[in-house]
Amino acid sequence: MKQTVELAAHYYLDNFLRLCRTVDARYGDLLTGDERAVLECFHKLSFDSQCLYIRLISRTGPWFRESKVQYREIDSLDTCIDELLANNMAMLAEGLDTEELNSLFTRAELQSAFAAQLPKDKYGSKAALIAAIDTLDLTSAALQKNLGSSEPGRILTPLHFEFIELLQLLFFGNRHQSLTEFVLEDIGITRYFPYSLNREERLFKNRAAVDEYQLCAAFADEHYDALALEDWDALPRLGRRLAKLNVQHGSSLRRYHSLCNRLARDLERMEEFGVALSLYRHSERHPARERQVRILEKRGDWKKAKRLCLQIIETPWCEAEQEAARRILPRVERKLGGSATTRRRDQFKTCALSIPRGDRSVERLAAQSLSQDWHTVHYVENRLMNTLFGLAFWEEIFMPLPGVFHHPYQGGPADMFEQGFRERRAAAIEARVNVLLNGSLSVLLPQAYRRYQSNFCHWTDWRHIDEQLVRDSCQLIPNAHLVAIFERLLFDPRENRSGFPDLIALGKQPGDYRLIEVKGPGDALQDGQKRWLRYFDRQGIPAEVLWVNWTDD
DNA sequence: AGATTTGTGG
DNA sequence: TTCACACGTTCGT
DNA sequence: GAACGTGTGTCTCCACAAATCTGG
Ligand SMILES: [Mn+2]
Ligand SMILES: [Mn+2]
Repeated sequence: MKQTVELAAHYYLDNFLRLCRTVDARYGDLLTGDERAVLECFHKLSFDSQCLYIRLISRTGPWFRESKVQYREIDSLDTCIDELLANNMAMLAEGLDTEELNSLFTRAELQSAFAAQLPKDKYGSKAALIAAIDTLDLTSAALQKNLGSSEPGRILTPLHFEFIELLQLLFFGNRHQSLTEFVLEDIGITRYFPYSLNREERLFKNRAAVDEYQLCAAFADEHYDALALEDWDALPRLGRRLAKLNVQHGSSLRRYHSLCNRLARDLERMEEFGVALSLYRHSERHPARERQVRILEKRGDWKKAKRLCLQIIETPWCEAEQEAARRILPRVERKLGGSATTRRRDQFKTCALSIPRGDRSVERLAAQSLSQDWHTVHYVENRLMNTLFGLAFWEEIFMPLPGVFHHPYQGGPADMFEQGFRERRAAAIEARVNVLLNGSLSVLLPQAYRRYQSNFCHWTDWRHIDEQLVRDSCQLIPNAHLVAIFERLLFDPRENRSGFPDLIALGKQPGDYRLIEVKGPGDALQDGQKRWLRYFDRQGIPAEVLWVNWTDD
């Protein structure tokens, strides 16, 4: 992409200093004495050394070769490294293990460094060469010494990496955003809606909340690493430790519950049902209770399974959960000697289509075939309705309620997908729904499209949904239908943002449209798709399932 | 040698 | 370092 | 039909270079 904005040569340091100022103002009181000392030490460094430190911190290390560290804006690298070392902001390597060798040196360098011990041209890949070096069983000092001729400079790592991570965590409130957000916005790659920040309410109430978040994050990393290494034995142990945690701060509960669910699911596959159950019991996030029922059923614990089913049906966390319980309950009751209950089957409007196989997806082939009967057919899945929803409720989504906007780089409020999103904005949403019902969506939504275009929002997809499609959809879909769809999205934004049909077919007159879910041979409706189809049925929204088979079979 | 993956920086 | 979807297999009714 | 596992495209950017892999 062509560069349109000129950034200062040390833009990254400016960004980091901005982050520091913000965090210090908001959370300065939560930092420990040691952490404040590191910050102070950093600020006392020379300008160029500060630049170097931030450059290193933002690259993938942890180790760096001096010869691979070169920046136009940093004059005397040698002096800067000395300064970092002297101030305990970096340290030199004293020996390297084979894995570190792997990421520091090229295959060719390693080959020639170990030419004396290992035959040349014998290893088909770098991984094989590394494995061979590992079997030499050299000390880490010896390993580093061997590479001395490949690297004339020093090998160093920046220190206090965890503290820098802490600063970013305090700024963003999560681990997946970082300093790159700043530059992406600065050069115009991403744009965020200028909602007003309400910094009265802090995400982390106290230091304990921060520590708890980081503890959960460490567990998540352990889980991830164990899966990557296929270290199955580690999972039950990890599960038992995780179940002992007493997580209580709102800022980490959601992540804790998700982690419990993910790990417990893995433990189920290993038939570690006891640990899995205890993790699910700690989780307040779907599908924790559903999974508990399934484990109880698998164990033949019919009575407990039935009791939990009834509890779910009575007070469900979401529709999917209630549906699962209704599906399982008759099975369990039959085992308990109960009566056979018949469940009514879904009767969706269906349609069949025979077309030849092609080089594109079944959805695109079906769309092409249908375009003979319709003015236009679009393959949109969730994108269209989600975009329309975002446009319709933009101002309500970005309402500056306390504690929902922590920094300027959010695509929606913190509680967007939490229970109570609608309740907390009840009056505003109510008023907006009335405006939409009584106004013309085909005017309002294209207007909104132009006004908010390219601002990042969890709902809108500016790339795939253009203004014309928004206009056409709103002209052909009756207001009442769209508002009915919006109501359901408002009811449970998390659960209902998916499951929309693949295609929308548009005619030429208002009301002349259809939502079409394409199903190829062997495919079946998913639960979320069924829920939307049932709702469309109740609301009189035209939708159908198109079963495709290949003519050449 | 060409294709693919990874790291980097703005 | 996910999420939503399609696709393939197995099992029980 | 129900439940489960797995593969795929896509992640809030894109250009460029270096390193590595691949297959002949
Ligand atoms: Mn689909
Ligand atoms: Mn489909």
